[in-house]
Amino acid sequence: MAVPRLYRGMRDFLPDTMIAREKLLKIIRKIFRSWGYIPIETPAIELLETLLGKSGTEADKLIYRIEHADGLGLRYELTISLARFVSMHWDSLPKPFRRYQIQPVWRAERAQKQKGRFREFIQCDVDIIGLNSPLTDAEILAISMQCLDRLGFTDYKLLLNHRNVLLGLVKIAGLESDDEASVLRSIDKWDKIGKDGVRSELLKKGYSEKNVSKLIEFVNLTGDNSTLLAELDLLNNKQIKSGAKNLREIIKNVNSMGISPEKIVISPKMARGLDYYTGAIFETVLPELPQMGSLTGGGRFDNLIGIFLGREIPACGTTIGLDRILAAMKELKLIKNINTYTKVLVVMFSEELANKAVAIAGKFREAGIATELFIEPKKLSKQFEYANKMNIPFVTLIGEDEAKSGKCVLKNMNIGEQWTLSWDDAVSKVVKELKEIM
RNA sequence: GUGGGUAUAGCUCAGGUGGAAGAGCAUCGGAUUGUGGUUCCGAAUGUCGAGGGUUCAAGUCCCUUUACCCACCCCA
Repeated sequence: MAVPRLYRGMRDFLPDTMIAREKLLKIIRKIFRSWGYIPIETPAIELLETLLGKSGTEADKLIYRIEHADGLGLRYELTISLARFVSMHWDSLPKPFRRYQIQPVWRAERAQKQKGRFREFIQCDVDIIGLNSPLTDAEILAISMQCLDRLGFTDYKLLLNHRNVLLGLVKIAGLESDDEASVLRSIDKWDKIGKDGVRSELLKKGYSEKNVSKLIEFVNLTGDNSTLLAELDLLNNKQIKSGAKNLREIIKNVNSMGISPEKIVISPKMARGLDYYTGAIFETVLPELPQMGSLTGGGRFDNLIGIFLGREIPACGTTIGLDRILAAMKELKLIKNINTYTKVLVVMFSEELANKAVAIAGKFREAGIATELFIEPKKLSKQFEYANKMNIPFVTLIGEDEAKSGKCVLKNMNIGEQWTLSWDDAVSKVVKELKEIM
């Protein structure tokens, strides 16, 4: 006998989890569409040369390589595939191109599964290709926040920063080097390892005490968004100023889109790992669950598509991390436990009356009501118990009496009341009561 | 990959100093042969993660191994 096992980091989804997942997806997809985004899909398998495109060694370790002579791997995110896709289909795509893409990605995490970390998970990406106005970035931010709002999160923060601000700060601190990404990564850990942790890490990387202190001082600027931006301006560096100006405009635009920007926190410490970002960068986090990592993350990447197309196309987008959101919602108990879509259970009274049960089930379905037939003529208590356990709101039953009179019994399981009705009346009563519940 | 922790029933976990495997929940049956949630009664369930060692005796001590959890790294 084979022992049933799962490869670590992979998950089975039980029905109650899948129902919650589908519900989240529906909400997210609806929001994407409401902003005019249209769907695409790309294959799970890409050529390694595509996957390694720009990010090189960093991504290298995350890729599941497929043992195949053609040099293949599983995608570990969707953006690189988008860049390839846009380059190949540029002439047939609308401009600007607003696309959403909801698909799984795979990451060969060295670590085993941890809270909110998986080796296979779904990303919901929205990106706008071909525009560089700050309105574009603002739109992506607004969509991210709208998704979290509608999903029921109240205490998240959207951390916002700008590549130019970061790079400028690094430069005026005198830390310029060929590995600024490594400096940025150290800064990014601030919230986890603290100021002193960042300091010692940077010192270990060989930067001078004086410069490290200077950088930490810059990055540690605090205050509300407008004073922070003003302080950045005071540093009087062209690069930093341009970044700050961009951020100011983005926030203003988010506000005018009807999304309150109070959850936006400009954070000079937030860096993000992927090094293809060129402008604004952002991610959302939950202060209540600091170990969960970010729920969404994105930014502007104006020269990623260029590595495939040969000329630069501005682009901006974000990922909504469906699986991490689900994990966070479970942790915060924001998920209602639903284990079926069924609204009506049709009781099987006896073999002789099976045809009646089958027929009335069909009636309910015709009216668009999810209806389940019990099939086995078990004891009525068992059948009602099943409806109760599955949280099915209505049970209908046709016994000998009802069969004679051409009626049925309809029971509302939530309030415990039941009525003897004609079939049509039963159907319309369920329709009406379901509307009231929704 | 590195460091730490855990592994006992389907689930959550008890089982000082070694001495005949337990509880709660869930499951199944019944009280109630045309009606669920509460209650009451009853039943079934374990290679105590795997392999080896110490011992008269190991769930308990030692070694090895595997899986999971936490942290680092990186990220959604």
